[in-house]
This record gives sequence, C-alpha cells and structure tokens, in this order.
Amino acid sequence: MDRAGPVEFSIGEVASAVGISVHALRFYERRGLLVGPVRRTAGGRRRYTEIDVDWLRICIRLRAAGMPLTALQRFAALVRDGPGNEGERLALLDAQRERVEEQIRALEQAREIIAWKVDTYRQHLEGGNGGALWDPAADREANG
Amino acid sequence: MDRAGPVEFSIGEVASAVGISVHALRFYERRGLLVGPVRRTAGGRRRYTEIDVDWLRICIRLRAAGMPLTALQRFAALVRDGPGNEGERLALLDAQRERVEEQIRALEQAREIIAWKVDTYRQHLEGGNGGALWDPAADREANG
DNA sequence: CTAGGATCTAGAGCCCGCTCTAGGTCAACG
DNA sequence: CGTTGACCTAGAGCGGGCTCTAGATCCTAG
Repeated sequence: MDRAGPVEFSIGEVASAVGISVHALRFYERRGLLVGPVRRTAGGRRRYTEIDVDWLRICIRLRAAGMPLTALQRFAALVRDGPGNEGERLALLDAQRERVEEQIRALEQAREIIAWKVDTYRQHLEGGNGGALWDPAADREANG
Repeated sequence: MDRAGPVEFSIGEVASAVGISVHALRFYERRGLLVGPVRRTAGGRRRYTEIDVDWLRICIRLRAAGMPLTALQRFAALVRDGPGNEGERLALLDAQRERVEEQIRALEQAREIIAWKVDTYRQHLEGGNGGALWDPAADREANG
C-alpha cells in the first residue's frame, strides 16, 4: 500500500502533539486504552501511527469531559475483539452520551447558582449597602 | 425573633434530605465547608438549621459540577471572615464560573464526538455493511 | 431502667488518575 | 567511539474525595 510514507512518531513527539505526558501515555497503554499494540523499533521504542494519535486525541477529549478510563478501556476492548459486537459498542456509547448530558445539566445548574451569587455581590459592591445580601452565610451573620 | 420554630435537624435527617452520607457531612465539616460551627446539643450531637441545609445543598450541586472542595472551603472561609472581602469572593466566583463554562465546552465537544460515533454505528447496524465504518480502530482492522 | 439505634471522634482504607523514580537500554551527534 | 538525551519497565507515591472502622456516648421507646 503506501510504503512511501508510513509516518510514525516517538512517544515524546506524541506527548507534545496531544498534550499529555509520556508517563500518562504509557499509563494509558497499560490500562488498555489503545486498540492494538503500538509498533516497536528493534530496540523496543514505541512508534505511534497517525491512527494511534487520532484515537489518543479522542480519548483525551473524552477524558477532559470526565469519561472514566474504564469506559475508554472497555470500548477499546470491544473494538479489539473485532467485528460482531457493534451493538455492545453502541450501548456503551449511548450510556456515555447519557452521562455527558447529565453532567452538562449539572454544570448549567452550577452556572446559574454562581451567576446569581455573582450578581448579588456585584450589586452589593456597586450599591455599597453593607447589609443583608442573600447568602445563607450572610443571613447568619445578619441574624447572629 | 421566631422563637416559635427554630427548626433543626439531626445529621441523619440532613444526610437523607440532601442526599449524601453522614460520613460525607462530617467530612465536609472537617474540611471547613460550613460557614459557621454547627450547633450542638448538650450531648454533643449536631443540630443543623435550615440555613445550614440550604448551604449544603448549594455545595452539593456545585460539587456535582466538579467544583473542588477547596474552592468551596475558600469561599466559606471568606464569608466566615465577615464583611469587607466581597471583592475576593466575587473573584473566586468569577474564576469558578469560568471553570464551569470551560467544562461545559469540553462536555459539548465530547457529546459531539460520541454522537458522531453513535451515528456511525447506527448506520452500520441498520445498513448491515460489514466494512469500513470510520473509527480509528476499525480502520486499523480494515487495513491489517 | 434497659436495650438498641443514632451519633460522636480520629484515623485508616480505598479508588481514581496520574506522576515520579530507579535502574537500566538505545541511538544520534560530534 | 563516547556522550548525552530520549526511552524502557515496573512499581512506588500522591492528591482528591470520600467511606469505613473502632470504641465510646447519647437518647428514646418500651
């Protein structure tokens, strides 16, 4: 096929390309996040393909959204086991989609709570009234 | 003021009301999440007021959105120190708002990635074509 | 008055997700 | 050819956030 350019990268290159440490890369590998074994040089050094890097980027984005390593590991395992378990993969993805949406809702609630408190403080600071801005704690101060 | 009904709750009542364990409640207290010390009975049992409970509910929602205990602790500490540091409180809140919004963006990206994979698998399952659905791993399978 | 459940404190234990270390090996450069 | 820096493995260490335990005390119902 394309014997011309089977572009490959060292672990260090991949680390700086995807933005995690070489330690984390090896750690992910131990945890089975990669679908297949990474190619090695004669001397034993890892050589990542662009496919590996793409997959790692996806993993990292999903991790950044709080997806646990075990979920990524399970998905990788299903893919590793080859065709025939697409239903399971879909179920796993669906569960994660659900989790992500729940988390978004939680964050939106948090944002509202914070926005409301920020508003309160901002009014307080602008208006300069010393007293009973709402805040469970401030209430307590006011009352006792 | 309202000596009629200074409603108070045991730790067990609070735990089931806010949805965390009594252990977690004591743990939060040790970490300084509460603005003031909880009232105690003669015998040393905690008696939470509704204000305490409201504040705990807020903390729990913020925690659910990934806010670290240290942030909640710092905010509580500022409130505890009394009026005069509203600017600092505001800064803290702003930083957390920023963090929450970043996190929402990360989650939305994750949602897109997942949605796209789900679509791919769904088409695959419906169409029943065995082959090269995109997926870095599937690619690899297809290629070798 | 007694039994049993709720609560108390302080600290150990646990899971997650890395990060760092020790003690080597490899390989590119001068 | 030697040096230097990236890389190797396996495992220890760590911070966050609880959870659980031991051993004692409280208190409410019977």
